Amino acid sequence: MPTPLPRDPIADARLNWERHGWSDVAAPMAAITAIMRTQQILLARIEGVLKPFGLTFARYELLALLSFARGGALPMNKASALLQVHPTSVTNAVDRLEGAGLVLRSPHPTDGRTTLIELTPEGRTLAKRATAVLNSEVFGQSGFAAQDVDQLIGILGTFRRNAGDFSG
Amino acid sequence: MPTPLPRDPIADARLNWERHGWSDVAAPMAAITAIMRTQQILLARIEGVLKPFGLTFARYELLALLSFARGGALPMNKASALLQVHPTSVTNAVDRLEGAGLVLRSPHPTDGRTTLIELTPEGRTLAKRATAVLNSEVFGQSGFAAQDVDQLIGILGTFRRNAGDFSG
DNA sequence: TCCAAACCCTTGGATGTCCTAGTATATTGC
DNA sequence: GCAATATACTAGGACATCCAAGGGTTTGGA
Repeated sequence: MPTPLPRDPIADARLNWERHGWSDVAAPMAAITAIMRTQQILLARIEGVLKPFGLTFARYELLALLSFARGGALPMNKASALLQVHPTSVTNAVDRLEGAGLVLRSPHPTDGRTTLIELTPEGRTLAKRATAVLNSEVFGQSGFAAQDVDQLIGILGTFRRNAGDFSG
Repeated sequence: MPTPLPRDPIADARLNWERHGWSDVAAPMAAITAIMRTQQILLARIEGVLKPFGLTFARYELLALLSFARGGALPMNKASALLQVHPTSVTNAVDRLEGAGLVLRSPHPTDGRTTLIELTPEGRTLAKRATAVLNSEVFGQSGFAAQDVDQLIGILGTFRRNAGDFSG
């Protein structure tokens, strides 16, 4: 990692906002920018852990989702909805996972439009191993205090509900 | 936007983690996944606002950074460090902004290795206009309660400092 | 019954990010 | 002064994401 900056660039941006008369939105700007940067840091950690497995985060998420599905299979559109990514992103991920022998496509028994993604035994094993390392190397050392974790889950959960992610 | 899911997929993932005996890391897993998803939602809102200006978030960030710099110019490496992105990402952004006439490259007066990025008058004007809309459409309607904004800034600020982003 | 609308997936194109490697310029050490 | 090292930027490649468009399948109303 590069040398830390002497000053927090997001705090500086907030000061710049205030200096330009945008004090009313300076704080949310800083919070949103911090979310962007935090996501970048976390994604880099996750991808670093997954790289030895030949996985990216997008592919891992799909494998993990399938491993929790009954029968280890899901329709493409269902996966797209649950992962909340564009259908073409799922197509892309399945192409690569299929090439690696971790999943396979099979036709839906009753709906000819639908394609099922099915976990292979290799895919299931790899998902398990990758999850174990992610748990110990990333989630188990997140750098968030326990009460901060709860705060984040609450704040971001409310935000996601209001954004229309889910209604429950 | 698609129909909201009946259940929160991240809460479900957390339950799956707990069912598989990973209760000790289920909460941080949920928090990290929520940050990923929140970033995705916010980025989509920002890019939607910037699209009419012909800007992406990456290009806007660079324009905004330059607009706060003295003289409206910065070395490429400085911009890379402050935006905390890879130098090649800055090269990419500058290529496109230069093509749009919003910035221009000029040689550093004393260091022949360094290239300065300079804001053009058009770039400065566009940055101002885009910021005004971002402020009113995104930052001013973030969907976060005021006290949650403060919580986020604190929690994520600590995280970023511990991650080595800055030392101040 | 039959056709239009809705739905599902894939292809192709644009963008952004990172990594590796390569070129050019500065700085440091002998 | 010159060679070795460090720094700055760019080129090319791999991935992921989205959007727009296209072709196949189902469904539902006329």
